[in-house]
Amino acid sequence: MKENSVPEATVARLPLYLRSLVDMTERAVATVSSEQLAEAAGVNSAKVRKDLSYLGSYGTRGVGYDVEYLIYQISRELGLTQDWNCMIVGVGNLGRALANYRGFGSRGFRVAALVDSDTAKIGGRVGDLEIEDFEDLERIAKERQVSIGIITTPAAAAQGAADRLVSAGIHSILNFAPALIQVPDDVSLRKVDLSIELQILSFYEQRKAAFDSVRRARRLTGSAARSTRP
Amino acid sequence: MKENSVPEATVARLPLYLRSLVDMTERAVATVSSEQLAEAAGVNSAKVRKDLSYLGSYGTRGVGYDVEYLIYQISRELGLTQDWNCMIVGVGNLGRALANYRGFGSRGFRVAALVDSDTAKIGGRVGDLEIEDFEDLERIAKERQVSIGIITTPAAAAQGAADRLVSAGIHSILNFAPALIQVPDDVSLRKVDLSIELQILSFYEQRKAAFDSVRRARRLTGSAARSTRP
DNA sequence: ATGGGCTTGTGAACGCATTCTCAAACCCGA
DNA sequence: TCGGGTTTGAGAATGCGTTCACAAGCCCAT
Repeated sequence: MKENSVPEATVARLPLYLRSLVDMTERAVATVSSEQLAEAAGVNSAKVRKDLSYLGSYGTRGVGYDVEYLIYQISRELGLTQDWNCMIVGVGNLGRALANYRGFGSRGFRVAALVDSDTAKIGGRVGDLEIEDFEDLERIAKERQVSIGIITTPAAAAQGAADRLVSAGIHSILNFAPALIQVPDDVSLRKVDLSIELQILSFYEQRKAAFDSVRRARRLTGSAARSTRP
Repeated sequence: MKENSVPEATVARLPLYLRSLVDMTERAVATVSSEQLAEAAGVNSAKVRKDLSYLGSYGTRGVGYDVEYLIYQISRELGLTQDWNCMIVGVGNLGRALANYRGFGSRGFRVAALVDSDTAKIGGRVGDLEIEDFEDLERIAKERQVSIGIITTPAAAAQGAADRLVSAGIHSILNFAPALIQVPDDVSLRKVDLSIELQILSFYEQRKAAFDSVRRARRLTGSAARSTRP
């Protein structure tokens, strides 16, 4: 029943549930139904129940789920009962912003290293971290037990950064550079791409604009248009 | 055949194709097959053909697609033949990084305004833009014809920011704040959530670690384990 | 002009994820 | 202890997206 293979789509929602549940403990809520959790996380209740059922049977029929216990189970499933060290590769605007991001550590993630290949930047500081040489990436990753690499380089440098992270034994990478990068099968790669998100919004925005202009045209020629369909 | 409704999944991939195609023109490639484009975009060729077929029949059998023409068609479909003005709400580390982001404008997006509710920040500059008062959001949005709102506030302020953007007549929002926000049905909302991405990576990272330790254990107790199954 | 070699476009099959539905299980009050 | 009200957990149905497979169509060499 339990055991292997939580669907990807479910994994992607677990952090949402977790966040909602943490909010609830802060409001001293002890128990939550799938209906309530669904509302808080912005999904529907059947999905919540199915998702949680992949982790096990942690609810109580007629009652709901114990908030604390569910937080623990989801955290465990997501591997958040331990801390993870991250390395940021590429200290531009975005890399700097991420390095300063509070609430990064809130859920067990710690920026343990910043590297860049620009000699003008190496040796500089961001917060209480020093910017180190990209060439020392492997050594640094090993010393600090980095397990997650975050790429915030320009697009052209992204593949090189990924290659070095992989050769340093890292197999979880989050790529912010607007470029497709290739990694071996055993490496998890996720990407966040601002310009793609904007282009998707643009698509729907344009569609709305087109629809609106049709409506405007209809309103103007309303009677004529209607008269063509008696 | 053509007409309405390009599937969401396809819309999300069009920007990828577009990027690959633009790379190709820079390398003076005139024609591309679905196979080549698939390789460049990191998907498979059947998907490319199906996706492109939603836009129309722009390929030539036995030959492939004309790169320039395809760029034009995809750009048109995505609404990138016009410029879009964006407003960044919340000028913290991330907001500042986005405001400075070059290549933002590369594909027709322009940061037209920065607003924040912190009086200490208002009046300050980021690049050649002034930080303005959040309270003036509606007026600014109208004056500058902003159509996309980018929320980079703390989580607690995100819903308020969204509400104001909506009331300013904006119906495309990109949310970077780690919070669920509610918008009316006619508003497109996309979210980018760093901590969720990290938690997803953590899940798979943990799974790998668990698997590795099983392998290690097997190696140690290999013969004994095997002997239990004769 | 014809045939061979490619590549597109698309119907059909498949698979994964979501949603529906309801029996099983729990709590609580009488 | 029993019955009513509530909620989970999971089988079944549905829907969406991906992949397969191949006919249709194009180019080029002969």
